[in-house]
Amino acid sequence: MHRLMASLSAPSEYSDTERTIFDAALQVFAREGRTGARMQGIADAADINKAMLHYYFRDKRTLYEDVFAYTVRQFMASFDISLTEAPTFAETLRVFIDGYVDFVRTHDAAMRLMVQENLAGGTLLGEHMREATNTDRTPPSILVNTIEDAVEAGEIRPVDPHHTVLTVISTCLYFFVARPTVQILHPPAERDWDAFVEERKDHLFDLIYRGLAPRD
Amino acid sequence: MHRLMASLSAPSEYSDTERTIFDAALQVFAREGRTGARMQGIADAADINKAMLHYYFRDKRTLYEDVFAYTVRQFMASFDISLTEAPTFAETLRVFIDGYVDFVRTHDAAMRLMVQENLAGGTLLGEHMREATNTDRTPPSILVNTIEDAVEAGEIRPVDPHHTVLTVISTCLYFFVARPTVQILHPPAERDWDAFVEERKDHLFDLIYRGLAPRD
DNA sequence: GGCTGGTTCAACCATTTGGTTAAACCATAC
DNA sequence: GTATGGTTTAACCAAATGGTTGAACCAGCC
Repeated sequence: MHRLMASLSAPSEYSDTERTIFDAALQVFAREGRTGARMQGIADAADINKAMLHYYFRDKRTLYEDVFAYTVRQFMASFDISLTEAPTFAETLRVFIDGYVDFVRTHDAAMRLMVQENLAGGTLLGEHMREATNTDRTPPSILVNTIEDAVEAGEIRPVDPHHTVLTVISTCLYFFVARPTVQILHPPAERDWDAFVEERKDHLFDLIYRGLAPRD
Repeated sequence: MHRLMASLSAPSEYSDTERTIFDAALQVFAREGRTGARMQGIADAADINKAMLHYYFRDKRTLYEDVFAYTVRQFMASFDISLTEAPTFAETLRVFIDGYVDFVRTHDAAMRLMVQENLAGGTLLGEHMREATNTDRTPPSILVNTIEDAVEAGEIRPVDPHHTVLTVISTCLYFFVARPTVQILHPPAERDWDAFVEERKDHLFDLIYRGLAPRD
């Protein structure tokens, strides 16, 4: 179904050393931020000499942009990956929520990078988004289409598909962003985060699907 | 209704100079991040000498913590402020969504600080959250109670109030976090953001209220 | 063996950055 | 007027940080 399971992190055309550096950089950038990250810290995380970073990736900016560009590609692909056409819209939605939540859970560092870049104003986002997007039609739009189709088929009431997609993404994503706050305010999420995530999938599907149901 | 309209930024016990510094620091920290922000940049934004920063706020860490502590207090208070008991749960929800979205819109810098601190691991969050919280019962819990009451009164179906509150917060907040992405992927939001925000209030209320409605 | 090319390393450099200091400024009180 | 105490400034400092360099290392190849 999901092809050969793309690497969780570094692009495949990299050598071992490059891959090690790339993975370390992703983690450090995600944790410390674009400016907070130190080249020495990345070198330590990759267990190599600091000069090696500059040998394989010209400078900090280049390293960051390579990491970020790959992250954007991963994120765009996540929509494709999570969306499987199922017989009913209900099933399609359920599978998407499960898939997308799992994607975010297993790509924590990538998610943090994306959010950070958004908070920073999104200048880099624009460039790399277009690059990762204009090959085929932009990934989120296939989700929009799915909802449009469901509306036309009468499976759900008429709703703005863009807002609906944004709502689904928000609810699947934000609780990972605010995980520390959630865990402070809701002890069960602190005691067993994975169980909380599973609960959340159920809750989200119930709420959103009923919210979209036709009639009233 | 909302008391005397608390200042949008600096605490009231500050002198003019302190207030100027505080406001500048909030903006710069929110834009550049905790580590990305430069003391010189804050001084420039406040149009004062760099040494003044250290005169009024001991060092960068102190300045940041003062700004952040105030931000946490503001955010906790935002729940109280946005929540007005109305005759029906539908009205209460509508008013809360409107109020909370408006709060986030008008407190952009504060929102960014909160999200950044969450992404950074939330160590500081824990301390300041407790401080801003343990005086009276924690603000989000009054929202949880509101939902519990509505369930008991049969106004909405039985749902987990914690997940429901988290869902409301997510949908009201996340589109501000991801604003650059949203604007790239959805041109109308780029052309007229304020109109998009208003649309979103309607969409969110419709979706969530129907999602919570009893029966099926 | 010795040449060649990519790779690895320790030491080094220039700049940036957070933070200090000592003197100057300026209002108010005496 | 001048002494006092908070305020403001320019110059300065030490540490941290991104980035460089020249030599050493180490395959494979003639």
